[in-house]
Amino acid sequence: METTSTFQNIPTDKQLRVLTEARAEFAERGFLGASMNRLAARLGIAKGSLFKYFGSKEGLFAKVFDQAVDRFSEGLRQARDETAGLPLAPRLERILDEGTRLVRQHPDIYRIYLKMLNHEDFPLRERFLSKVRALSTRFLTPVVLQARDRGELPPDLDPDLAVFVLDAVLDRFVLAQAEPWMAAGLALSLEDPEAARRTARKLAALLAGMLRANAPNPSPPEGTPLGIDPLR
Amino acid sequence: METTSTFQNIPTDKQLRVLTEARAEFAERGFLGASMNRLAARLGIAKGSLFKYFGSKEGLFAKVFDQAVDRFSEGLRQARDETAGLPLAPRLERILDEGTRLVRQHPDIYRIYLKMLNHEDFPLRERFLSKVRALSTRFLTPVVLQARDRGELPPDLDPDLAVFVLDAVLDRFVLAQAEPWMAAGLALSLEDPEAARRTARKLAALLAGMLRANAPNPSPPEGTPLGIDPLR
Amino acid sequence: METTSTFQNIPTDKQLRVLTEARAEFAERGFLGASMNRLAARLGIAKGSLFKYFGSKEGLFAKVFDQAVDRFSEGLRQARDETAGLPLAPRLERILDEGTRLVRQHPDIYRIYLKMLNHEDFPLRERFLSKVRALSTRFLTPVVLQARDRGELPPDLDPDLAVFVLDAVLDRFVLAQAEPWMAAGLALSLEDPEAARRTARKLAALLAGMLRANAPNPSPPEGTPLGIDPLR
Amino acid sequence: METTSTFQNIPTDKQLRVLTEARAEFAERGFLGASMNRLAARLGIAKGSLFKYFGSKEGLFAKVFDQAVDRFSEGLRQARDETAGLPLAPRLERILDEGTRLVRQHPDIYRIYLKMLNHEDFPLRERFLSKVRALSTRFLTPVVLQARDRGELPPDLDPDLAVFVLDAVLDRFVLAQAEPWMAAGLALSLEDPEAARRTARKLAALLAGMLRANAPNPSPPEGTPLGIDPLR
DNA sequence: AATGAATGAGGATTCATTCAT
DNA sequence: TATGAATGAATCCTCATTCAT
Repeated sequence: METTSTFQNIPTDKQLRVLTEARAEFAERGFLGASMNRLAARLGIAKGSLFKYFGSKEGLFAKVFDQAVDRFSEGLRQARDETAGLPLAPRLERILDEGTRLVRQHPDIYRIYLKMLNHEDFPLRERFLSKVRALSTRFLTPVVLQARDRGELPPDLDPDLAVFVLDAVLDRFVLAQAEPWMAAGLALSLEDPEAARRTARKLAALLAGMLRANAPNPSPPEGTPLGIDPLR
Repeated sequence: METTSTFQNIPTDKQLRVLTEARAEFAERGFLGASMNRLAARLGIAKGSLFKYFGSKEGLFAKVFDQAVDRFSEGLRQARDETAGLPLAPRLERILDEGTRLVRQHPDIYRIYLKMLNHEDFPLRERFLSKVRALSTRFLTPVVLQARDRGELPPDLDPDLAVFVLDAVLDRFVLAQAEPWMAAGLALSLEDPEAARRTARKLAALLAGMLRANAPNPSPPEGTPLGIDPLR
Repeated sequence: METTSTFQNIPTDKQLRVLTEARAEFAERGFLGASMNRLAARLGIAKGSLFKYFGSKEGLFAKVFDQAVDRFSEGLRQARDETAGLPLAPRLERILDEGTRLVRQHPDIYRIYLKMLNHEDFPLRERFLSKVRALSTRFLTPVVLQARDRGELPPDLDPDLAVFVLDAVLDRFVLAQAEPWMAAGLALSLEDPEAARRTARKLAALLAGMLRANAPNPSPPEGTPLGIDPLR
Repeated sequence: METTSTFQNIPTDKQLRVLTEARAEFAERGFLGASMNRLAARLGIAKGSLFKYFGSKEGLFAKVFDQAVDRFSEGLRQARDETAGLPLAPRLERILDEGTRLVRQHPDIYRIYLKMLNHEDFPLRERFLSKVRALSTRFLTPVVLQARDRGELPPDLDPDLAVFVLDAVLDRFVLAQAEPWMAAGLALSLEDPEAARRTARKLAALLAGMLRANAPNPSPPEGTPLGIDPLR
């Protein structure tokens, strides 16, 4: 199931080609739809070699998926760290932009990530999902905590709740660019990066405002006139 | 592609069994992974009958999927309409609760939706997904507009943006119950309905607050002194 | 295998519809390609009825084929008998024209006749082929014999040989109109009846001349200049 | 559709066996009737291998058919070229004899041709049949033209008409040996080669005479007095 | 180490036919 | 008599995987 040393020993550029082509095959067809036969033909190498390298279809997918998660988490972590000192809104905006950039630069990787999410009968699922979870939780939690510590957010805000919301919206924002039918009425398309940036800006402001406004008492008195909203 | 009259003519309880078992097969394996052979065996009927009933694997899936969408949309629409007069927060809470109820009552249906969402390049993907999206958008848009008209939300709030965020969070909230690894740090599990209800309450308040707090100018001047923030 | 009395008892126009549609199905798809399921659907009657009427697919085909042969032989026999007193060339021309007319009027029938010819593993083959053979041999032999008796053809002409050649060319002439790729360089198309008639005229003259010229000594001395051909 | 290199790489005798057995399967059952499953069983190899070799049933058929056409056209071309200097009658006789020889030597090939001719609406029908027709036309046209140029035939003879007749009779002559019920009253059977040769001799003389006798004016005046016909 | 021929289970689908209603 | 639901064998074809070379 694991990548064998045989694969490590072949020339680096061939390794790269194999993984790139495999990623494309999985991205285009999904795990079940992908075919080792077709992949071997794409690559012009022997079918046997693929099994020598990765043991099985699953083994190959594992390798491809690991790489995909690594590449995405790296980009996002960098965006987070570069904005460590900024207020929440610009940070979120930068993170959304980075999501845009990643999905544009590595569309195959993102599609594989998506396919993986709900692939229930996959043997290595546990391992993969823990990776994904860690990515999203460990990545956003510091952003929220730092904002709270800096006084930008109410101290009684539940950080888990905030991370949950941010994660959901961030995920959907990226997804909506890869899958236009997800964009609902928003201007989000791979063809118009500028529109995506404007939407990211508005979204970041909205999210930051939401968290800042979060009140400890869940449901405020009805009819409170907006003008004298105590939160403003 | 369409359900034939043959299927309409068989006993209702047999119709039910066929659709239930088919839903389970698709939920467990996804579209590509599902097998008409296996399904026929599960049902103890001839393979040919399935094709008589539904024409093709796609035809069967279409039937199952349409039913699923109907069942979910019905529940959500009801939740929305029953709360037509209430303020935003309790409405959202009720909608989140309804999502919880639906995913618990029809886990297979939700699993099929998930499979479709990210998973496979099956033939009718586009048609089905746009159906789901339209459902969700048409469903949430009135909620936002009514809240705005009632003065609960700022008049310059972009409704599409608000719907986008609500949809993303609602989706994730339901997903997190079907897939506990998605819950991040939140208390959300199919085993503890009470916890889910508490989380729904907090989440609804957070979202309502977000929309209320939304400012017309997307990104406020960076230097906004936090000092005069009443929340401090 | 035989048409049952059940079929004889249904309304005549329904009988007609069933046989017409069946003929079309067999003509379009061939025996193996034809589908009883599809035919029943075309007719809008129950599958079971077809089997009640004809016992089996083969039984239905037998019925259709018998009808086809009857209709063709009837037309040709009539053409022959109407021209009983004429010289050979006009008789052949009239027969060729009748072939043209038949294949234009009943294209399905002709296509079925063709399909039947080489359908080796058909159980009723013997019976069918004897019908076809009888048709062609019994039909043309009198034409040749009468021409010989009337002194139009050399008395030592082998009638079987003459019938063989006439049958081959007549068959091909009709076939070439049903299947244009068979026409080689000749002007023969279903769209242009006049061209077919001209070709028939030339062909009839050629054939009549051939038979008239037939010499008892098979291979004439080489180089014999045509001008002093002893046969003229 | 094309034969893959996989097939080229297996031992020659296995290649031969596969093609021979495939030819027999198609000859016995026709294109639709032939079964890849049955063929694999006949050969004692895996089903998958056949598809590796030829891609599809059509691909296999194309290979078998191309081989068949090649083998037949080669023999006929040789017969034609060997008799380039001879008068028409002996040339035709030699060609008829070669037809006899080919159908005896490769009965399966001829049976496949027959199946294709009239039988089925299989996918590549048009392509294959036009190939066969072109072969036959291109093959006979030079024979006719050379005879005309050598003064053996009237210069105003329509070559297309002559080729049409020759082709029809040649075809039927060969067919009559493969399918005795087609022989009408002629002595033509696979069991008695000598009888076939005698018939070929008579037929060749008849055909040569036909062409020689062909008059420029298609239909001679009906009243032509038979009394001065030297043949009487 | 790499190859690629061989495998045979399994895929979706169509079919002629039967028989209870 | 007519129906049409049920059957399950057979169709072509693809697949991941193995293993002798």
